[in-house]
Amino acid sequence: MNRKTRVRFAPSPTGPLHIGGVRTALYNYLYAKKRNGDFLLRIEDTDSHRFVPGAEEYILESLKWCGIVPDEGVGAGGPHAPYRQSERREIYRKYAEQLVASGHAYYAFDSAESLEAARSAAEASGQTFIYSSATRGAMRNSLTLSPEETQRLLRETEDWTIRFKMPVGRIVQMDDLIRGHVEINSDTLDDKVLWKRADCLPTYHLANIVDDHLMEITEVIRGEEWLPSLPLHYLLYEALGWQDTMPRFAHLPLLLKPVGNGKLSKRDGDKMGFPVFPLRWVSPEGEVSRGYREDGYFPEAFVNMLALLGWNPGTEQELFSLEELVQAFSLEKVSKSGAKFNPEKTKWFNREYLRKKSDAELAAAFMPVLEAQGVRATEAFVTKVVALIKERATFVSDFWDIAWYIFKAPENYDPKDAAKFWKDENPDRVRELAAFVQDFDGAFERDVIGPALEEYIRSREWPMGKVMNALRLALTGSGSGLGIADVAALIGKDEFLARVNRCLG
RNA sequence: GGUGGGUUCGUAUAACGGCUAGUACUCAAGAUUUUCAUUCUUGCAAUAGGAGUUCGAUUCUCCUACCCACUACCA
Repeated sequence: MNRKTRVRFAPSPTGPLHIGGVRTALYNYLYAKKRNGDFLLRIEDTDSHRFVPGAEEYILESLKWCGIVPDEGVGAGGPHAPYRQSERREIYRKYAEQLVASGHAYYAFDSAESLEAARSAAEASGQTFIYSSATRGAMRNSLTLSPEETQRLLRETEDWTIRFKMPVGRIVQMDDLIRGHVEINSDTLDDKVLWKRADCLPTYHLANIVDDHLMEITEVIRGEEWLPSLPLHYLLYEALGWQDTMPRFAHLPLLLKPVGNGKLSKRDGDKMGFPVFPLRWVSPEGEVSRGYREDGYFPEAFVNMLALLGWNPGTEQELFSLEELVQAFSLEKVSKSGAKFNPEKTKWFNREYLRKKSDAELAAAFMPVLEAQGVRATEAFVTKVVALIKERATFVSDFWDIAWYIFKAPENYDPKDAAKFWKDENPDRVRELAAFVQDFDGAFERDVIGPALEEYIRSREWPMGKVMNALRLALTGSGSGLGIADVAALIGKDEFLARVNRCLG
């Protein structure tokens, strides 16, 4: 039977979506679209204590910014609604009870204190306590208590749980789309809590299996941190009798910090000056984290960068639109090892995308910046400026620093450059050049005034570089920047003369 | 500690068991340019270590080392 491809991204609304999460969503999306399947968004809010207000909206907005649009799920609706796990409470309880009835799970009444005690006791003798076939016989649960006592506790207390009864001595055989065959002895696994009476919610493990089954998910593509719980999930599908339609699994490599070891964290970004979140985030406590969007990255560049972190197309192509990524993507090309995040390469991507944008589009983005600087300029003029500076920039926000002197006269002159160029006969030469320009009656255009200036300098046998730089200093306040012909054409004859005279005077 | 996963230039990665281990970013040098930037050219730089299988190993097997994840009534 050939099922329609259906994958999901299932984040937990415990804070802003990290770029690792965005990549997971992206790979799911690419996989689904490549196979003409569905991409669903499910919110896994089964931990009432870690819920963070605004996180869900943040997730939705982030995906939207990236162009990763869910076909179904929170924000999109669909035939399997609701897609928020906190709204699916009744569904999970039924399956949890079913597992107890079939002998695959049991009730556990151990208090947090007794579990803590068991852990520290084990620790004292250099061991680690795990709630498993080896220890469950010594704990308070429906396996050790009389049926009457169990029933009484079920009725009269409210902090019990349902735990999975991990089978003894099973070698669980698993297949991962990225890692291949993996096997593990069930004796090393613990009896995970599946359902919590205290808040009438399942834990991740149960909710995940039940929803993936009900929502007819065909492939589960998630982070590598889930690989250790894969055997539990296999066993859960089996216990529920769903092994025939069990999804296939793919565990993605982790995103690592740029230097040193370990998982990429928000601290790394703060420390090294790059965002680890797609969008700016202000926590409920008021703590601000920067985002790629607000830092001036184009979503296409951000997505392109993320796609190539842990996956490669098998060709040397590096620039991909989302549509091209869909066509090129395959899980076979996803690497197994963690990828260290590289902020420099991200900038390179943005530079490439900035160059690909039309001058008009970039000019439109630059207009508000000019306005904020108190500059009045027509969009047509700004478009001409942008055409000259876009290959010198990484972000639109670089434009002002690169070309501010096109829009307003310099108020002071770089001392170092002045010392270097504004000396000897140069001021006199510039004065002579000003007189020449004053009398110049050709068009004040780049290809007219530029060659005219050069020709004059050559005819006087002055050193080209020195004189041009002295002129540049007068015009822009600095010894480096755009070509003099471009500057002259852009600011016009009057402004040209005004600036030079001001510098001379 | 236990279990699982991983390991190619600084980084991301390529190389059905077979050329001199390729590409991109970064960095350096040179060329071009009136400066800067761009562009172009060149360069630096890697198979963690050790056994084994093989005519031949980056690739397969084992051991060691290191890294990561998991080991919650968190996801």
